[in-house]
Amino acid sequence: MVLQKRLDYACGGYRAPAMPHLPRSARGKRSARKKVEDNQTYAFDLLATIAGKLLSEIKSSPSPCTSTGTSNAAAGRDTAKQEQIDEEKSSKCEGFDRLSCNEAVFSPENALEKHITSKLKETSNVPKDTSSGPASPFIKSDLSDEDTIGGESNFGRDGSRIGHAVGAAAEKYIKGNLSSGSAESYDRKEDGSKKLSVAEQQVAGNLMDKNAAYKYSLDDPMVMDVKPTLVSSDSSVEAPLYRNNISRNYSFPKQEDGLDLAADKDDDENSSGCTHPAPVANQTSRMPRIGDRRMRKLMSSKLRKVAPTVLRDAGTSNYDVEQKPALRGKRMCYTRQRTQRSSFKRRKLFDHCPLTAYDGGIYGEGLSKMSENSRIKLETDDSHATLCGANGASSFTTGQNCCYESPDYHVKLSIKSFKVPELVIEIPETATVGSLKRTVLEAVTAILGGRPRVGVLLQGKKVRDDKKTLRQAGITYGDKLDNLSFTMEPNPEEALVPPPSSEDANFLGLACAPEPLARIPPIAPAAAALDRGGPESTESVQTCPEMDRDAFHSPIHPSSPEKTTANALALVAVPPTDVEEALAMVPLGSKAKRSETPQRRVRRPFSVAEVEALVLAVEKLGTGRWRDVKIRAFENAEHRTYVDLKDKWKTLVHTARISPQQRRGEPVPQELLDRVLSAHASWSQKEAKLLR
DNA sequence: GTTAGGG
DNA sequence: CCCTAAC
Repeated sequence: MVLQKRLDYACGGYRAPAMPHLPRSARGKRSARKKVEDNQTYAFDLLATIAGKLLSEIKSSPSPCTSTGTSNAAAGRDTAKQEQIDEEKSSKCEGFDRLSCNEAVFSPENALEKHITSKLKETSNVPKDTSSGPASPFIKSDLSDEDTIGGESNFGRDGSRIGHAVGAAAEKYIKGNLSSGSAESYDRKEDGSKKLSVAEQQVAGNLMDKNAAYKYSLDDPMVMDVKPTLVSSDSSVEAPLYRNNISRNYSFPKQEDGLDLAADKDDDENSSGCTHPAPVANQTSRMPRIGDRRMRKLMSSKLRKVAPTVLRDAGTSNYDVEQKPALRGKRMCYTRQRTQRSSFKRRKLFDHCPLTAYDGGIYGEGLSKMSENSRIKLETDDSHATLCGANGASSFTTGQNCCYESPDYHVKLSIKSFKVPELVIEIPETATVGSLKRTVLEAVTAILGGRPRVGVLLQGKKVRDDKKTLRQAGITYGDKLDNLSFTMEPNPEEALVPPPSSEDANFLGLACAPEPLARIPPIAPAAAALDRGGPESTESVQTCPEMDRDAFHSPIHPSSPEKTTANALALVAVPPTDVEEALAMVPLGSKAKRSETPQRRVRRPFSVAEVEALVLAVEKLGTGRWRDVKIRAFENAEHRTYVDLKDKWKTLVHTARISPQQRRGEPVPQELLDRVLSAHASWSQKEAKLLR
C-alpha cells in the first residue's frame, strides 16, 4: 500500500480511483479496553499533579510548630488572642472567660471549597449525560452539524447549571453549611480513619486533658465554628486538607501525625516524589497539545507513584481530573472517587441537620456531642462575662464552662452564615468545567486558605477594635443582634500582597493570559483579592470597603431555644448575584497559567460547495484516503484537515440516512446526499471485496 | 503523519 | 470538532 501511495503521488496525486485499500478497520475498536486504564492514568496524573502542588505548598509553608505558640504565631495578628491560647494551655481554668477567638484557628476553607467542589462536580456531570444522549441514533451521527451547536449549547447549559450549582452550594451553606462539616466528621468515623481523630484527641490532649480541650473549644467561638470545617473534608480527600489547615493554621504538634497518617493511609512509599508535580503540572498545562500529551505520558510514570499519597491533599483533586477535556465523558473509576461520592451523599444527608454541624470538631467525638450546645461565646466586657451565643444556650457550655462566666448579660448569637469575600471569577467560555471548578476552588482556597480571620460587622460596620468589649462595641444583651454579622476574611498578616486590582497581573493577567478569548470584566475589583493566594489576599480584602459590604452577611438571629437546630452556624459563600457572574472572574491560575484548554477551533460548517467537492473527491478516491481527498479537493482550504473531511463524510453519510426533518444546519441537496450514500456503499463494497 | 472511530 | 489508538 505504501508503495502504491507513493506511486500515486508520483503521478500527480491521481490514482486509480478503484484501487481500494485494505481498511484498517481490521484493528477493530480499541477504545473501550484501554480507556479505563488510560483514564485512570490521567486521573492519577492529574491528581498527582495537583496533589503534588498542594503538598509542596504545605511543605513550603512554615513547618508545623510543636506547640500552641506556633499557632499563635500563625494568628500573629492578634496578640491578645495568642496569649489567650497560651493561657488556656498553661492553666486549665484560666482565660476561659476571655474572648479566645483565635482567628488562626478559623479555617473554613476546607468546608467551603469542599462544598463548592462537590457541588460543582455534582452538577457538572449532569449536563454531560444530557448532551451525551442523542435522542435517536440518527441524530447522533449528525453530530458534525448539530453536535457542535449542540455541544456549545450544552456547554452553555453546563455553565448555567454550574452557576446554579454554586448557588445551590451557597444556599446549602447558608442553610446548613456546618452540617457538611458534621457530615464529614461522620464520614471520617465511618471510614474508620480514626487516625485523624486520634491526632485530634492528642491535640486536645496537648491543650490539657479532655475537659480542657473541651473548654478550649467551647471557649473559643471560632474554634467551634471551625471544627466542622476542619473535619469537613471527605475521608479520603479531607485528610490532607485537614492536616493542611491544621499544620498551616494551627500548627498543632499533631498535625504531623495526621499528615503522616494520611499519607500512609493510601500508600506511604510514594510520599517522595510529591514535590515535582506542581511545577510539572504547570508546564504541562502550558504545553501545546502534543507536547502536553507527551508530557503527561512521561509524567505519568513518576506521578502515578506519587498520586495516591497526595490524593487526599487535593481536595481539589477531582477538579483537576475533570478539567482535562480528554476526560470528557470518561471519568475516573477508581475507588477513591467512589468513596468521595459516597461521602458526599452522606454529607448531603446531614445538610439538613444543622445540629451536627458543630459536631465533629477537631477534638473528635467528645466534642461532637457538646457541639450542639456550644455556640458562640462572646466576651461582653471586662467583667469576663461569657456570652453563650448558642440558641438556647447549651447546658454543657453553661454547666462546664460557664462556671466562670456570669450568667448575666449573655449575648446569644446564632450565626447562620459567615460572609466570605465576594468570589468573582473570570473564565473563558472555552475553559473546561474542570478548570472552572479548579478555579473556584482556588479562589476559595485563596480567600480562606490561609488563616482566615473573622470580622464582626455591627449594623454593617466593621468592628475593628478587638479590644473593645462587646458592650463597648454595641453588642449587648438583647440588643442590635439583628445587625450583627460575621465575616470570614483572609488574614492580613499573612499576605502582604498589594491590594487586588483588576490590573493585577498576578491574577488577571496571568490567569487568562493564554486565553485569547475575551474575558468578562471582573465584577468587583475587590474580588480580585480572592484570586490571590490565600494569605496574600488578606490585606486587600481587609482594605477593601466593599468587602464588608459585598460579603455575604450572616445576620445573627437572636436565637430562640427551639431554633437552635435551625440556626446552626453556617459558613456560607453566597455569590452576590448570579453564580455565573460571580465566577466570572477568578483567574484560571493565579499562579500558574492554567486554563490551558487549547482553544477549540471555531466551527466552520461545510458549505454545500464544499460538500460537493468532498463528494466528488470521495467518489473518485474512495473513503479511507482522506489525505488524498484533502489534497485533491481542499488543497487550499487550510482550515479543512483530512480529519475534518473524514468527519464530514461520516456525518454526511449519517445525514443522508436520516429523515430530512432530523437534519440540521444548512440543508444539503438531496442529490448530494444520494451521491454520498451511493459512493459510501460503493466503496464499502469494494473494501469488503478486498478483504475477502 | 495517516486513518478509523468514539466522543 | 476533539482525542486516540493503531498504523
